[in-house]
This record gives sequence, structure tokens and C-alpha cells, in this order.
Amino acid sequence: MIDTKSKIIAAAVTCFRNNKSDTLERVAEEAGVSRRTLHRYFENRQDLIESCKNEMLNSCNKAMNEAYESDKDPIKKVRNMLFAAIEQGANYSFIKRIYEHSNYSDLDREKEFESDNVKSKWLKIIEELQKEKRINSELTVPWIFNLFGSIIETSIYAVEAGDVAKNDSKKFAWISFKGAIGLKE
Amino acid sequence: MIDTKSKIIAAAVTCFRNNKSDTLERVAEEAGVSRRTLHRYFENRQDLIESCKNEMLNSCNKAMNEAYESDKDPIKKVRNMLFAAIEQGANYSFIKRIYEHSNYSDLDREKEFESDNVKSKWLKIIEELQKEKRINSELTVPWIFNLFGSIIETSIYAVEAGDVAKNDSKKFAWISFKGAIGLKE
DNA sequence: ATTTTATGTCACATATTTGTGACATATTAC
DNA sequence: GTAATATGTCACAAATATGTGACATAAAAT
Repeated sequence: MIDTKSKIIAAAVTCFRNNKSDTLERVAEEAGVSRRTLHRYFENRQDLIESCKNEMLNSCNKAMNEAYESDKDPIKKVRNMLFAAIEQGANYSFIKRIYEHSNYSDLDREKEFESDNVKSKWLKIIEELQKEKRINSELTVPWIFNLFGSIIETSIYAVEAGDVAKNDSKKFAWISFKGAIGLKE
Repeated sequence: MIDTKSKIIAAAVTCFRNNKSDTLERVAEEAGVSRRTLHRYFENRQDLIESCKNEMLNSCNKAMNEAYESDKDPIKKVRNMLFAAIEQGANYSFIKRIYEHSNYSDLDREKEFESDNVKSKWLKIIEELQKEKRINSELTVPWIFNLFGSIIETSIYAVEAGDVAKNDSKKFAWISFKGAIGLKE
């Protein structure tokens, strides 16, 4: 069953984004299968993590790219990318964790994240907006990038924690991000 | 040596905030002592975590309270609390992780975080500012609270990653937070 | 100098996690 | 209905993590 593999990956993403050392037993349980079945689909822990990484990278890149293409206006591009990332929820969080504190496989960090060059597209928009003085000029691009990611995560977790409804969460995220970088529309 | 105990706690905070399942061996190594010594100061993993929790809670509460008292103006109170949290660095991150996704000891969650009622003081200021229409009225207080925490973390990690200098980081954080909530000074 | 005190090293028992083989039992396809 | 496929259960070996006792050594205190 191809579906089992997906179920396991989804479960692993859920588990590992909160705790990279979560047991395979727990992942299997979360997926609703036995550990033995998990091991039939994935040779070992590393294999599972790699699979999650690839899947989630594809999923997120696809969503972000579509969001990027969805509009001509650069500001709407950015807004839709923000929304897309929030929609990705756990998928996005997982990727972020994998790549941020480098505790997994530090290797080919940059390469893969930029493979589909979503990040560079995003950066170009921000740089352009900053050139046009439509963004607070006191802030640096790396700061804005970090901020963008962290507002997305705030949004995702706020929904999960039941603090905010999903649509509100997206709205709040955009209001906050715009305000945070002093974006003039 | 009383200092060894502190060294171990500091090391544990560093390790556990990135990976709650990090080995005691790793913690000991980070602290520059043998695992045997660690076990002389802490009965077991749980004991160590509890100690970290208490220490960091004290440290953060103290810093935030001082920041709160440091000025009459509520906005400056908030700003200084933001700065204080950023100064706490790893300490703050550790506490945040402990309390956010509830994977440690979910027990007495609220109680302890509010024990010194820093959070409630903070909340009162925000509620008051919102009543006075000095904050974007579309946003909810829980959202703003989450945002506050996440901007602090962004700031801390931006410094650690070498993306921004510490002072810039504090400045950026404040600019961003003000903007994000539409604060009128 | 000698006694405390703190730490390190090593060995060891225990517990947990991981990965696999063997076999039973569903579920699906033909 | 039978064969093929997917999954579950159980047992087990290997690896890793944890906690402790015994003893050596270094540092500090007297």
C-alpha cells in the first residue's frame, strides 16, 4: 500500500518536528501501524528522516512556488508565499527545524533549500522593495528573512494551540509581517 | 565546587533547548566534566531538567521583573522586557521550549510561568494599550503574546547564527515588534 | 604533611531503542 | 477459492543510554 508509506512520513514529520529523537515506536503508533511495518518501508531512522526531508521539501517548494507565480504584484507574491507556508503547517515546521540548528545532517544545507530557489526568489523581492524604500531601511534582509519564518511558525502554532482560528491566523500573520518591516503598500 | 553545578546546568540548558533528548554524556562534555560528576550533582535526568527549569525560571523572571520596574512608561516597560528576554538568550529559549509544546512535564504549566506573574503584568500593559487604541485593534492579545515570544527567539537565534550583531538584534526586534502590532508611541 | 573534598576512570547492571527473522493473519486480486 | 500482498506479533541480538559502586588522583583546606 503506497498510502501506508505516506501515513508514516506524515506521522514522522509530526513527531520529529517537536522532538528529533522521538522513538520509531512512537512514530509507528502515530501512523497507526506496527513498528515492524515501519521498518519494512524504511531501512532505518536515517532513511525515514531523509524521506521526510525530501517529501516535505517538495511539498513546501511546490506550494511556495505556486504562491509566487499566483500574482504579478511582488507584495502579493510575498503575501501568498506567507499564506502558503502557513497552510503547509507541520510540513513547514519540520523543514525549518531540519535546516535551522543544523543538528541533523548539516551537509548540503544551502544547496537543497535553494534547489528550487524559492528562497532566492523571495530574497529578490525583498531586496527590490527595500531599494524602492517601501520597507523600513533600518532592517537588514537576513533579519527580515528570519522574521518571516518565525511569524509563519507563530501562526502555525497559534492555530494548533487553539489560540487563533486558521484564517485569523493567516490574517494576523500578514498584518504583523507588513507592520514589522514597515511595508508601504 | 558550587560552580560545577552551575556549569552543568548551563550546559544542559544549551543542549536541551535544541534537543530535549540529548545525552547526559553530551551535557557533561559540554560542561567539561565527566558523566560521573554530573550524576553526583543530579540524581537523574529528570532532576537535572527540574533544576534547569527552576534556575532558568528564576533568572528570566528576575530579569523581566527588573525590566518591568525600570520605567514608568508602559511602552518602555514592554520594550525593556523585550530586551531583557533577548539578553537572557539560551535561558529564555529553554523556558520557552519547556512550556510550549508540553512534551516535558505538562503539569503545573500555567502555575509556574505565572508564579512571579511577569506574564500577567505584560498582559495588562498590552490590554491597556489596546483599550487606548494604541495597538492595531484587529489583533488579539494571545496573538500578540505569541508574536512577542517568537520575535525574541528570532532575535536570539539571529545573533547566534551570526546574522546580526547583538545590539542590532535588539533594535531590530523592537522595531519589528512595534510595527507588527501597529504601536503608536 | 595530612586530611578533606571534588573529580575522574573503569566496570557493570539495567533499561531502552533499533533492526531483523520467523511465522500468523488479514486483505486484496485473480 | 486460491494465490499474492500487506500487516501484525513475537522473539532476539546489537547498540545506546542510564545510574551506581569501587577505587585512583588531583586540588583545597587544615
